[in-house]
Amino acid sequence: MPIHAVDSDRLYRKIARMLTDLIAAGEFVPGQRLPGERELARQLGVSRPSVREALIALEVEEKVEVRVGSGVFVSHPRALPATVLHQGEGPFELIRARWVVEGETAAIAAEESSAAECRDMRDAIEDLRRSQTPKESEEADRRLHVAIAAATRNGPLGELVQLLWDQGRGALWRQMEHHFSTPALWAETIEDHEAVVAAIEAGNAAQARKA
Amino acid sequence: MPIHAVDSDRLYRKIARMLTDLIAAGEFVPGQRLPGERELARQLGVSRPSVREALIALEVEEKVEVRVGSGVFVSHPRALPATVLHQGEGPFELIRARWVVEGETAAIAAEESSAAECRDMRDAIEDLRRSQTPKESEEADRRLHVAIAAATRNGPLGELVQLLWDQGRGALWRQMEHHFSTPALWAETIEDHEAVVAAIEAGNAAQARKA
DNA sequence: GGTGTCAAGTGGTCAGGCCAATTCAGTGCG
DNA sequence: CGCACTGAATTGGCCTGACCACTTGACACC
Repeated sequence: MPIHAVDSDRLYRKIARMLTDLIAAGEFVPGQRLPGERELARQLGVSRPSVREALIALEVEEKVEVRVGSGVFVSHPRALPATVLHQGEGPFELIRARWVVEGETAAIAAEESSAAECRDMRDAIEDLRRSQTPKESEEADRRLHVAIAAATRNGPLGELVQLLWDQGRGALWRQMEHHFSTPALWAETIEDHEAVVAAIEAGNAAQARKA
Repeated sequence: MPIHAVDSDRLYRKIARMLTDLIAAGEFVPGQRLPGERELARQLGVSRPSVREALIALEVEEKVEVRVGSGVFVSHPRALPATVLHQGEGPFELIRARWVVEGETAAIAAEESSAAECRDMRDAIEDLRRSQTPKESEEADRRLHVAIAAATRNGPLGELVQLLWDQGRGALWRQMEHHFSTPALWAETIEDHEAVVAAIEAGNAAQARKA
């Protein structure tokens, strides 16, 4: 005789679920701005703090993006969960792991890639070079790596690269980025990326792995 | 890309980060109760709503558990999710992905492994050879791969191998296993595994990768 | 036409309050 | 003595109302 599943769910969860349903149903599309916190609170008959809590929950789940002074927007869906692996003893192990996987990925890509896929890589590099804000360059960088992974024609492998890419991004990582983001290093990074793409285009697997 | 001087991080993120750091540092152990919302707000010099938002963020990340009327408690860390990657076009892509990652893993293990870790691998192989039921051999096989990954001294890489190992296991996979599990093939598999371990023990990275 | 300015709108944060659930010490009963 | 009950203290859940900082876009100005 199970006690009636009372309404023990907290309010913010209900609101969050309703909003995710609305998004999933296409009521709000990615990139669209949804009603303001005050308006949502009014429509749902709840207080603004509750709406805020729901939005924060959705933000943590990367389902929406909150821009101060502007509004909250539906994020563009990202296939994989943001955080899965533990952080180990700092970001270095993660970097090493990425190095291993992406080296091999580049080698396979060199053998499998088509012209269209190489064009995607080139586009990403162009965007990377043109990027002005950290957000832009990060996005372009990610696109490059995903493009390379896509060229392997191996779904799981591509997702793996995305997964590793989206890991870190923690406090230590940000801090490191601060220290290491000098113009010279950035230029070098872009050079390296270009070398990889060039090797892939040439079909030189060994070279691609090394780069 | 210089400009991020300003401190645009929202308050709840700072609080959440501080709490996760405290938990990671062992200041709070799993199962332990944290100070109440009011107390936290007082100690941190912020308002209670901000603390609440931080706690909700942590709750969504499953780092803490909130029990009404009782308090908020540090969660017991959860295992890796069982299923993350999509299956692609059948198990073959997955196998290829594993092949890539584990080859490189074995190579690193060859350079890094200690005697104790080699002993773990040997034990796993022994169990594998002695195993009678499919369940036993699967378990031993998994232990072998995890032991190899552990020898890389790279936390994320080890978790990656486990993640890939625990993927498939779907209907197609089982069916394949049926077709391919002849005594001869099994013996060959064990031989291969032994060759890998032997190469790792010998510190021969190239040989380990190939095997 | 380009540019600086300002007001409206939006999220961020705070203070203080009341309610409901939980806990536990204290009490009364068997 | 042991057990169930009770009620106050504590804790999280939710609300109201307010003020601040930022973004944006219209509008006057050069």
